[in-house]
Amino acid sequence: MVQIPKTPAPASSAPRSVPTSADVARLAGVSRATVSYVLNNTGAVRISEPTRRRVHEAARELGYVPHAAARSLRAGHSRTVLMPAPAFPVGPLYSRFIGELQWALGRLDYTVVQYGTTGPHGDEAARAWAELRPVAVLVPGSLGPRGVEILRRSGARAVVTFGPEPVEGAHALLMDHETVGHRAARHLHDRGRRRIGVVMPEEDGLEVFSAPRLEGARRAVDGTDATVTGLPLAYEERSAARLAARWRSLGLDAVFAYNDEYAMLLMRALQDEGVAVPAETALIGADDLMLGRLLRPRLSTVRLELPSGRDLAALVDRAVHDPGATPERHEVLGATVVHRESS
Amino acid sequence: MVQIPKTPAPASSAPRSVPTSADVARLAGVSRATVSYVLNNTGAVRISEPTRRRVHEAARELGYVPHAAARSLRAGHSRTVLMPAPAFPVGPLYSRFIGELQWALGRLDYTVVQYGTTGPHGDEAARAWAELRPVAVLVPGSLGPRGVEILRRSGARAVVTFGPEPVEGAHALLMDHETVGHRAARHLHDRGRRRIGVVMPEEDGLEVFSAPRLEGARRAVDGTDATVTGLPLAYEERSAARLAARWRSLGLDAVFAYNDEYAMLLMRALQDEGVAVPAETALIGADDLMLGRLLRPRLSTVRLELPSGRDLAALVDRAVHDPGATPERHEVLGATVVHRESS
DNA sequence: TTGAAAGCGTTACCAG
DNA sequence: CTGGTAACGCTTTCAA
Repeated sequence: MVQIPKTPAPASSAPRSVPTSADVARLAGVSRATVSYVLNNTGAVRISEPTRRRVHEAARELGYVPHAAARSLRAGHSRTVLMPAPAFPVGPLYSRFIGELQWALGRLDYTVVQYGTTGPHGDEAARAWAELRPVAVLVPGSLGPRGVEILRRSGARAVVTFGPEPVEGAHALLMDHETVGHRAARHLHDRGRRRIGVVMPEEDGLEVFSAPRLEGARRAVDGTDATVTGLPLAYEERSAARLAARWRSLGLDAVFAYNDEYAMLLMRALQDEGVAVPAETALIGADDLMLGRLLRPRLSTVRLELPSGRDLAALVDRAVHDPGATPERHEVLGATVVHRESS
Repeated sequence: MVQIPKTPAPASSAPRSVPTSADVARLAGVSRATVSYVLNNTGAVRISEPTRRRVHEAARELGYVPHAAARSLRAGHSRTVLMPAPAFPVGPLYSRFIGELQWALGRLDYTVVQYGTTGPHGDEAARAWAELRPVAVLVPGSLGPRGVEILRRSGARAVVTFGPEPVEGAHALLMDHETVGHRAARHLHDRGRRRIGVVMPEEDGLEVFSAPRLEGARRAVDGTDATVTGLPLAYEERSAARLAARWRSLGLDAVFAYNDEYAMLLMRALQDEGVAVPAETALIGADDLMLGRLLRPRLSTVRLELPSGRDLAALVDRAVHDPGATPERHEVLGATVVHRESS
């Protein structure tokens, strides 16, 4: 573990106070109003060129930077889009989506702010977010209807949730993870498999996804002679080895491994145990990560597709312009089976 | 500049204006000051219990949430720690570090805000950050000295950079990636290898890390009879296949693959080409990801250790309390070789 | 073309 | 114990 030593605090030097628009005005020999006009390029008022120059000069010299809080206080609104950091461990897919979204919202002149979700959950968290008076809030995962109400009452013109369930009063980008499990199980069933295992990660924060996926798998084989069995698995070699050791006693001929990473973990363990993939047990993952293509046999997978950041940005912008509109519901999680060699 | 047309704002349902502390005061039949005292639990003043109740009641009824901007305007400072989103693609290591850091800063009562780094870079970006008047700024990657100056002038009591090079006026958590390459190359050299390749990812934003790693590898074999060769490689199977196809013509007997993911990519390609690992070519990655342990042969790697989020949070807190102190410099990137089977 | 002044929501100081 | 009042930095209306 890398240690950063703690040093004692010596006497601090007096910090030069931060320059305000009044300071700029003083230095330029004009009024604060003029400074504001010049720096914001206000169209309605025309300021003489020499004055403009003096103001810009003064601002540069002082290193003046406007105070966002003061500005939005006066304006009565901000262009801050707040997005709580997700509670679940994020993969490359989601990271890319977030990046795209931030970029797109930036183009629309919003300031995207990710709020570090440290302590409280539920309404408590919503209140903390509301203090920042964001114009819109994008919530990965879910949120109670009371949370939505708190945010709206505090001036948020759009609340968008991004999870499995719609919430009263908020726009919803629905990610139906049941479909993922459904697709996987149906694929395995189509390939002639009948006793299907579904990996359930033991890691925290993943039940939100794994439970619906299991449910979807169940639904897929409903009314057939096939069975679906949940298989708890921690993301460690030992856990996988234990599962593999009792594999034959489980009598499964296929497994949906939650995602590609768990699939890789399990595939190794099964192969080490002498279980042939796919001959003895078919295996399918999800996410279509690069690593699946690199395994031998190449891993079948369910490719997930998140909406484009641009589309979500557009939704936000629309909602901000028309806060009263009825909440939109969009099914956004594309799920398609990519058949390779492991199934 | 790309313009996305803004939809015209239709008549929105009249939004009930957001309640202020004045509204609470009115409803509770007290003054705004009293509301403030009650809601902030000010110790110096004691308010009668019935009054307290009335105030709380009124606040709850109105759904009152304090306005952070107004508060910090009045207070003259905030407890916002601003962290621009990193420009490079982040791995699980870094994500975990960020999460830890946010948690730790939360414990110290800071509000962590990740700023979506959309458009401008350099001083322009620093100005945008400065508008939020954060009490501290944590910059992943680098920043010009002028950027630091802008932030300090705008009241940031601590600026911490988190990258390969120290910046004048800012605290620095130095991540010396030369060491990573050095350790890897020395390990390979110790194992008797003499013609060492170093994978250079072609993906954007990674040169910051790959260049020093190559340099470190060079340094490690400096003055010996060994050679070091840079190997451009994109993170795609085809690119890896092309590299593998001309592998024997390169005459290398070892390769440091930048990280475990590139290592896995290259290992597959080499094996498909009939190149034995480690017999013909030794292979070592970096990051010590789970996937390395799952490969056959198991992947040797350079384990990286970032500082604990708690330590960095402590550094921030110290710096905030003592803005005048001379900037701290800490070497924080632990790099140790984990020898497995691929080398 | 420029300046004075009001007000956004809070809190701290000081009278009552 | 409680309540008026001023001030934080900025924008904008109105007046000169």
